[in-house]
Order: sequence, then structure tokens, then C-alpha cells
Amino acid sequence: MGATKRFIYNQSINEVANIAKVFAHPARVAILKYISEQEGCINNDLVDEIGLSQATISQHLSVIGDAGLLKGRFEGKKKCYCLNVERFEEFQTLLNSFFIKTKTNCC
Amino acid sequence: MGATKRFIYNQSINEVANIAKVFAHPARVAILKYISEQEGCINNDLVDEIGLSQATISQHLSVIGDAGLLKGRFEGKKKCYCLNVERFEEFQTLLNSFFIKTKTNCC
DNA sequence: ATTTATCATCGTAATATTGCAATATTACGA
DNA sequence: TCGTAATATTGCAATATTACGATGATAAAT
Repeated sequence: MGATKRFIYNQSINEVANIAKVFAHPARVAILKYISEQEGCINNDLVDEIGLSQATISQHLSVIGDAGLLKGRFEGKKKCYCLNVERFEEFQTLLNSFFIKTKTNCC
Repeated sequence: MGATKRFIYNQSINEVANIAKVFAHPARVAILKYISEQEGCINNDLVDEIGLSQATISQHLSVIGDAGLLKGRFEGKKKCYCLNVERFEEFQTLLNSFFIKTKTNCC
């Protein structure tokens, strides 16, 4: 009880859900938006910008990163995050094709 | 602690997150897919089809419904769910424009 | 070497979500 | 009206997520 039964769904369904999960928290949406607006390095500007603790931002960043959406680079002690555009576009395409496939029939 | 601090984000960010949340569970993705594949009435076909309890399916349906994605109709004692295509397309558009806006700059 | 800044991780508390059994509710047909 | 099928709601246990303080690791600056 309690845990999502991922094993009962096929791979493409789980894939859509997993992608959506990344965007299902406003902090992560805000982080992605902010990253896209910056040129070059962003560090924990995000902490000031968004208003969550450094630990929480870092946690959200790792969710985004685990999904493959970040390219990170250290420049001295500052971490420079930027969007992995290829992966991001892959997500866009996958979600979009889910939408297209789904909206065919109606009663 | 513990609860998402929605109030610190602007409306458009929360909107994206709320939309994504609907698709962030495989059961809901599977339900939407199944509904789109059926002509006319679906009842608790979903229970057999997906393999969750009736209570759980009903719960997920109400999340989908609260998001405005269902048109329900009673035909006798059976509820005929179908996709609210207009709303679904609205979701598609909103997500897509988030993707487009976001993938502009990169380091 | 010591301090300072940046970021990750750990531990933990608060809250949310998922899933189900049990129990309503609703609508039909006998 | 009674029984029954379909669906919704309630209550609860299990699990996941969110958030943060504390701690640790690393690298620059002093």
C-alpha cells in the first residue's frame, strides 16, 4: 500500500509520468525558467531568487539533474548549471506526442 | 516544513506545475490513454484494464476531473467519461509554450 | 594555515500522495 | 420498494515528497 505500482504500467506510460514529475513542482519549474534566462554561470543565485533554502534548492536541482536536464560545470567553487537542451527537447517531444496520440477520439 | 510553498511562485509557474502534476502519475496517464482509445462509454473497464482497485481508480479520475479534463455523462448507472479535448489542448499549449520559452539560452 | 564562499548530503519533521477495504450513494430493473 | 450494479467517499496505513538545519567537502582568498 502507499507506493505507486509502476510495474503494472508499460514503459511508455511510466516515461510520460516520470517526465511530468520533474515539472510537477513549482520550484523546479522556476529553476528551469531562471536557468534559461541567465547567460553563463548561475550559482546559488537560485537561493536568493526563489527563496528556498540552499539545501532545498540543491535537492530540486538533483531531481532535475537526475532526469538528465542539466549540464553542470564547476568554475572554481561555483557550479555553472545550464540546460541540456537536447534532453529538454526530447521531453518536449515525448510529452507532445502523448498529447497528440491521446486527443484523437471522443464520445 | 514539508508543504510546497506555492505562494512564493508566480501564477504562470504554479500553473505549469499543476498541469504537470496531473500527468505525474502513471495511473492517470494510463486512464487518459485508455479513455482516448475507447469509443463511447467506459465504466469500470478501467479497474480491470489497469489493475488498481475501484476506489483508487475513482480517486485518480477525480484528480483528472478536477483539472477539467473530463466530460462525464451518466448513461443509466454507468458513467461515461470522455476527454475534454478543449481543455486538454489548453494544457498541451501551456506546457508547450513553457518548453519553447525555456529552451532559448544556454551556456 | 585559516578563513570564507559554494554546493552536496544527511537526518529529520511536516505534509502529501497512493492504495485499499469498508461504506455510502445513485440509478436501474424486477 | 428491494435488490443489485456502478461509482464515490471515507478512513487509514504505507510510502513519497518537501523543506530545512547541520555537517562535510572543496577551492579560492587572505
